[in-house]
Amino acid sequence: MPAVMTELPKAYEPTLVEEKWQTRWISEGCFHADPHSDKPAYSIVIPPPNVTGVLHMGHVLNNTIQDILARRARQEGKEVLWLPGTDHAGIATQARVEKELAKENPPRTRFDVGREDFVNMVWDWKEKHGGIIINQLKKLGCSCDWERERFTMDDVYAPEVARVFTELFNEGLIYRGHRMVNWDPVLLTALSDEEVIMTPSRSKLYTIRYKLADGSGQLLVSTTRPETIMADVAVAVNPKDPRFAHLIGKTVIRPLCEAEIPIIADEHVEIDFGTGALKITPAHDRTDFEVGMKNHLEIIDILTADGHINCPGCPELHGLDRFVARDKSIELIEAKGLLEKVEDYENNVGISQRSDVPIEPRLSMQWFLKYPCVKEAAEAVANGDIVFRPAHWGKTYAHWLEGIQDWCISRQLWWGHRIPVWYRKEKAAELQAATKLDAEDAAAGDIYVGVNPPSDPENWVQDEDALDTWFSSWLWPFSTMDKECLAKFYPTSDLVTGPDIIFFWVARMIMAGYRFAGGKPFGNVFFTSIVRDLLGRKMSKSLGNSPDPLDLIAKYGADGLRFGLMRISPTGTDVKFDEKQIEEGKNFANKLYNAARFRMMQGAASTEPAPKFTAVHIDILSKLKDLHETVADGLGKYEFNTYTQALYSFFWNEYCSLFLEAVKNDLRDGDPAVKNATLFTMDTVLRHYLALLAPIMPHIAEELWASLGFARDGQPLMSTALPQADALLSGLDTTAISKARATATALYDTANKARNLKAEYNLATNRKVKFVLKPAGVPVDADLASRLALLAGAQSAELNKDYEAPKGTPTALTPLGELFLPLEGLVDVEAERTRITKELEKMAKEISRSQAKLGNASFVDRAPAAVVEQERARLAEWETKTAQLQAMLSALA
RNA sequence: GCACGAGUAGCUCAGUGGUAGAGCGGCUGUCUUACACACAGUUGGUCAGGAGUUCGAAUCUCUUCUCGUGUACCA
Repeated sequence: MPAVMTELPKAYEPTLVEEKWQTRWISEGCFHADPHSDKPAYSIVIPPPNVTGVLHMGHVLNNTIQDILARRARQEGKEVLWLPGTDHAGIATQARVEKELAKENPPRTRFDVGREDFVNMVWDWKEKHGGIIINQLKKLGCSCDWERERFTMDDVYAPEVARVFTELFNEGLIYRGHRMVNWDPVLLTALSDEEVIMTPSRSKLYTIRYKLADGSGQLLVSTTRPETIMADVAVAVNPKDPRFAHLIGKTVIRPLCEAEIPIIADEHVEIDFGTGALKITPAHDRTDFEVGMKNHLEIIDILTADGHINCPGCPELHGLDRFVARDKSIELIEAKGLLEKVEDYENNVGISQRSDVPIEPRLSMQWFLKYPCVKEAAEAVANGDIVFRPAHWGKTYAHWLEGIQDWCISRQLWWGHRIPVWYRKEKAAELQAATKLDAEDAAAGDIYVGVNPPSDPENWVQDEDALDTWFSSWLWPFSTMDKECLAKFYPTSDLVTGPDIIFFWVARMIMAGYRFAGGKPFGNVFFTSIVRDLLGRKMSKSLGNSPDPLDLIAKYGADGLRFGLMRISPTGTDVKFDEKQIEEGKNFANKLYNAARFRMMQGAASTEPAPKFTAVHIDILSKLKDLHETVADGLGKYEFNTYTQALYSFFWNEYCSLFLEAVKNDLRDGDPAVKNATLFTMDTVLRHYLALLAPIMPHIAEELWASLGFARDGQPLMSTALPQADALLSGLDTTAISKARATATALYDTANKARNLKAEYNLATNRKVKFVLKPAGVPVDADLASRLALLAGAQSAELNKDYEAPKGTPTALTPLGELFLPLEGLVDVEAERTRITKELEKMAKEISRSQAKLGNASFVDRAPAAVVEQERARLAEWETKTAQLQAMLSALA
């Protein structure tokens, strides 16, 4: 027994192996992209994770896919750039540091610290803790060019953002305006429409009596927001509503903070909804604002920025939180006898994606962008210049572009790209109060917009706001690259990301690409599934259903995690994450390791004597050739689970369960020429297979590649080209190959039937029985017969064309002929009779089904001949089997 | 409301007109000298329901139901 065998542990231990290769790949520069290379380019930019982020399952899925694509492209001889980096994530990062401040004793806010110092604190935090996710990606094995790691606020990137802002401003696409925006009363900033999630909520619909000022009656008005009544400036009814026509022009008494307000007519009011009368509160509702503008109504704002009531005219409510005030206002109204009724009601409430609280529609001064290149962006996807996978996301994308609204890009934050706009000091107050500012106003020289501050900064004040994080991310595919890189690698080849950021990021990058980089930013977009728990819920920290990928890596290895996840990752629908599946990934790695270990125990292959290949050798090599094709095809179509499944079933089923089991005896004794063929075949399969596997399980593939001695001149598998499938079986014609495959298939099928026979008679797997085969059909030689015995766990499979079986000998019809299992009289006659009877019933059923089908004239006439032929063959088989069973039954009697 | 997905074995998923599949789980055996993270056998399905097209439907059409996602909104 060779020494290696005792040295190698029986189970694969991924941890050390994975670390070793990660270090080596990086130190040898395997991931580094050379923009001067002659090779064709392949590039991906990573969706930059938040700098505050920690790795979650979504990242694992996403980055595993990118790594597969990148590694495969390298094997195919491409120069690969996978560009990594992180996003400054304005709100999340600022909130993170503010949380630290709040924990201090005494607690502080960012306002206590001051803008400049606070921003420095965030930078410090970023330097200290910001790289976590990058290290986690390295642990997953991601083959990013780490020398090119970028950050959306680094020295090169930041000026690009300002440059883009300036350009768009000068073009008139960016303007500052006093408008209704989504206001987050906790984070104290405006948000874009995309950052607001409309959520069905259980609330109450209050119906309130508004008395007519002339005392002639009352008007019933329903609302879900009684706390804003003090800001009502009118009550509106539909002009076509006959019930209220006579009231238009009259006035009602506002029930809180009492005042006379008019009854107006506006078509916006639905006649059928509620009472048909709607309170108009322009300061606190988007559509009310529009109605107010149309009708020249006053705007009364009674909410503070942080969502408290600001209405000294109503001292009972003044200063209360908006939700406390809601209940309180109803109490007050009820006390006045003005409450008609309260109903349970379900409506949609806009929730801030970041702080998880209801947003407030709020009138404020913000910066907006009219999107550039909308038409180009829409056409690129519509005409297939950019390919979306799955394709149906194209519809969602197109729909969003059709109804696109101006993008609110200013945030009341300190962490981020500060808006590169300065106001002349003496005019600052006046300019800030203007209802609209744009390129035309800049012409007067009171506004300065530019990448660098004005040359006389003492005469200017800079805008206080920062830009939406996505206003920098949308430049990611090109602002991360220098000139050389752009020339070689832009546009990028693939983008892999979640569909949840199709508007936030993907759509905007496409527009930015056309506007600023001269063309599309990528050729393909692959939208991954969303990883959910087994109950179908999104993974989230609060639910505690989100496993830590690092724990999973520690438990199952990065390769196991990658493989397990890809194996259950369907295309186009969500993945339900099951840790059991990751365990399968680990088990598979163990299987690979042991198969390689088995090979290592056998010593080197030799060419003396010349290898003698049998059907099973040719069969597996031919299947290996097919695997090359399936892999290329699957990856070409971005069908990652096809790729993974093909790898899995080839190795476990075809190579281990069938081939290895059929050739084990070759390695022990017997014909040295056959032994050489077997060793050669094992080496060939392993060498090709490891290369095909490397994109998804890079560490173990690399490790086994090295320990099996496949590395030439110490070259890692990483920097080795994909072995050519054409070289396999090049000396054989297709007839010989298909003949060998048919023989091998017949052998394996026969082995199955032999094992079934044993199992039926309750003979243990390892019971060394003797089979007798009466050859027919596929030719059988002694070599094949001995492989059959080996596979069936038998002592022998005797070939005897004149065999006369004793009565009642169990038999099976196999592709190699009739197979007998002589039992030496150990059979239980009664049990055997029952078994055969059952079997006969099954046959009868099949036969009648088949006969009915063949008796159907339209089937025989109209179905393809091959199908009919197949059905006839089946029927013949059933009939033969029935005859045999009947013979056996009568033999028993 | 509209749009788009999905519904196949106990679980996770393949399967785009020709006898319903895999892995896991369950149950039986087996520590057979690569692997018990394994091996062998076996048990599981009116393919969500209904109608239609077809010689033939998980697959194509229509419809209903359930779940998910996006989007628009009426207080």
